[in-house]
Amino acid sequence: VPQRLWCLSSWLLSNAAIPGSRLVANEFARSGMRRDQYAVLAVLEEFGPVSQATLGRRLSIDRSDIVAVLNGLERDGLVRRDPDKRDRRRNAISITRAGSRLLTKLDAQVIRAQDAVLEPLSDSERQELDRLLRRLVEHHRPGSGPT
Amino acid sequence: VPQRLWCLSSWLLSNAAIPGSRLVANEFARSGMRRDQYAVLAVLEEFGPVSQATLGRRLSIDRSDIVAVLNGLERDGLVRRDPDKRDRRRNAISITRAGSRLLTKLDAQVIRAQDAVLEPLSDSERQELDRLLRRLVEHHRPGSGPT
DNA sequence: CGAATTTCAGTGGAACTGAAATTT
DNA sequence: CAAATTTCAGTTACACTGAAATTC
Repeated sequence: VPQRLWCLSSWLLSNAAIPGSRLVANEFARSGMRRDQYAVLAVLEEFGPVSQATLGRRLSIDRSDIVAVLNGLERDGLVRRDPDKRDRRRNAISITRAGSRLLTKLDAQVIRAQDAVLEPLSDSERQELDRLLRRLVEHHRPGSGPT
Repeated sequence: VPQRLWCLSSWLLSNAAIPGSRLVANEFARSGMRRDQYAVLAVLEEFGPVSQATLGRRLSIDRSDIVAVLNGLERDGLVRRDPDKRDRRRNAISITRAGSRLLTKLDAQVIRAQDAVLEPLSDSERQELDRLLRRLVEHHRPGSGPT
């Protein structure tokens, strides 16, 4: 790796993210799932029924791609699309029992991948890394904190 | 952002990397360049003439894609392909004067993007972040340190 | 012969765009 | 009428595969 790239935080960030993405993707693949599907289930579990547009905004996923993801999840009975009575343009998307169960199962696999990613760091270093990364994410995507 | 994702380092890493990649890409676009082209020029400047396969290995770029990148750079007179006398399977790729000059100009733009990415962090925090990220990159890609 | 290098042709998934239909 | 939501059709950039030709 040339000095020029090795000194670039943006390069370091990308290259630190890649192995983690792969590990997580592999874990999900063992259950036939993908990251975006897991993310959608996570939003639905925590924030109750929401519209597709809100889903996309929360996860920075394009409106078109949300449609495709939901088609798959709906076909597998993991989410439901109901008409929103208060605004008939919207669908009220909610997670099903089966969706919640699968989400819980996926959590365990995610934790495993997580540990593999952070293996070279101590507990306090992991906390510090998380803190710094959250600051960056929040700064570049206002209103992206938890809850 | 749901708690589940917000607590995932791999998610944080990806999402912290994205705005940086965009900023850097935009800076490069102003000179009609892309990240991979900059990376190739950086390797050539620092490590002198190397084969295409070595280039690809250093940057984790596929053999096929290196061909395309070099075609563009060669057309613009930024790199040269010479036959390697010691191993006639290889091309000896080297950076030209024009390539070096452009690289220096790009460096300034990269620094600017870099500052925008790390804006919310203090100097010591930036150093700490770099240290942690390097540990992760090195661990997941053995032999990827500087020099 | 097996292995490495360069090259091309093509595949598959991911991010994104544009436009239509509906409703606010 | 302007704006928002869902949907579909299509495009573009990108990582990767497979195979051929050459050389070690």
